[in-house]
Amino acid sequence: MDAPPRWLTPEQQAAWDSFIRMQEKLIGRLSRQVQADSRMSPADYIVLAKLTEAGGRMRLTDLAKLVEWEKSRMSHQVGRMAKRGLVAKEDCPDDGRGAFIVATPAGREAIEEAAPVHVEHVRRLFVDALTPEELDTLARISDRVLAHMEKQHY
Amino acid sequence: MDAPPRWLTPEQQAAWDSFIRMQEKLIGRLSRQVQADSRMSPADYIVLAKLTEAGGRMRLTDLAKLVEWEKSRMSHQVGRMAKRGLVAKEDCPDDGRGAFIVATPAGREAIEEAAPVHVEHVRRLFVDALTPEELDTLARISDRVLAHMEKQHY
DNA sequence: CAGGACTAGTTGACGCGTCAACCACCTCCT
DNA sequence: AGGAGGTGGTTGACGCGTCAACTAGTCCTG
Repeated sequence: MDAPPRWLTPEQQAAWDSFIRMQEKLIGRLSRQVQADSRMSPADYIVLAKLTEAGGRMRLTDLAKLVEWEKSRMSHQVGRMAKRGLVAKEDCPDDGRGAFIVATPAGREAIEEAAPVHVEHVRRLFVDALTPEELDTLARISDRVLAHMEKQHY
Repeated sequence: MDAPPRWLTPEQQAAWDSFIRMQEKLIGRLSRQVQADSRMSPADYIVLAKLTEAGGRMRLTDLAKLVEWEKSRMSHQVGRMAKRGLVAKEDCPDDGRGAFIVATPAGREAIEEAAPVHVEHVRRLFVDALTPEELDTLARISDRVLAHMEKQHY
């Protein structure tokens, strides 16, 4: 151990910096603007979107798997959303532990109102910045990084 | 108003999804692994890195500008770091409101220990996934998105 | 059918980020 | 000098994410 620390080359460093800066600014702006325009956080948005897309009624764990979140995170999120009336929890008759998460009418309304706003922001901040080729290239690169990470168990 | 919601094309949607998934997984893993290996959060890391890089003593606002954070965020962060002994606050003689943020010896030690760990994770999760050309392409794309966002005031 | 292993979901503590309100001090203008 | 307005920094409330510990119900196996 105590191997020589292998620093990044200037090009690698610069690429990492650019990526991080971009990603932070992009996500930050998108979050704030969606929140400001629709009274929904990005977390609310994705949960409600996936939930309604799947019929509006799902077990918590399934929902968590669908959006690739830990169940604890989903539980907290659903708790907050329930408090705001976007979803409701129902007991599961088949499994005494289980909980169904159900999109309320208010929740359905909220997502339908938020979706176009969300798309518009994504377009304006991100899609419009790039040519179709660049967009495609970025997708391929993203998939490569994803695949590379998925090979690592930890 | 009530313009037709212009949805994304399937390619655009797919590109956005890939990017989002990648970015979330990457940042998530990096945060957790850096935190686990070095007892420092990414926020601690960047603040301490920039601070020591600049001599280890800086006004809060300048530090905030350096890392492109709001002063409130920096104030909270510095408060937490001070509680853990990584930095200290000193009054500024020239300006009664001012505060100097100073890296403590413990802080310097922490960053020196964390830096190689951090680099190693960045390399393993990200740099190693891509060829130098891809890395370069990604950097260019990131810069384009950044530049595009910077043209928008809001 | 008893017990252990496993799974569903919750909870609490903590760090982090944002927003808005808020002092305290400084500057500048008259 | 005095007051308006700007700046440096803090604070508190809230939403979010993680981790670890926990409850309670289910399943499996002897």
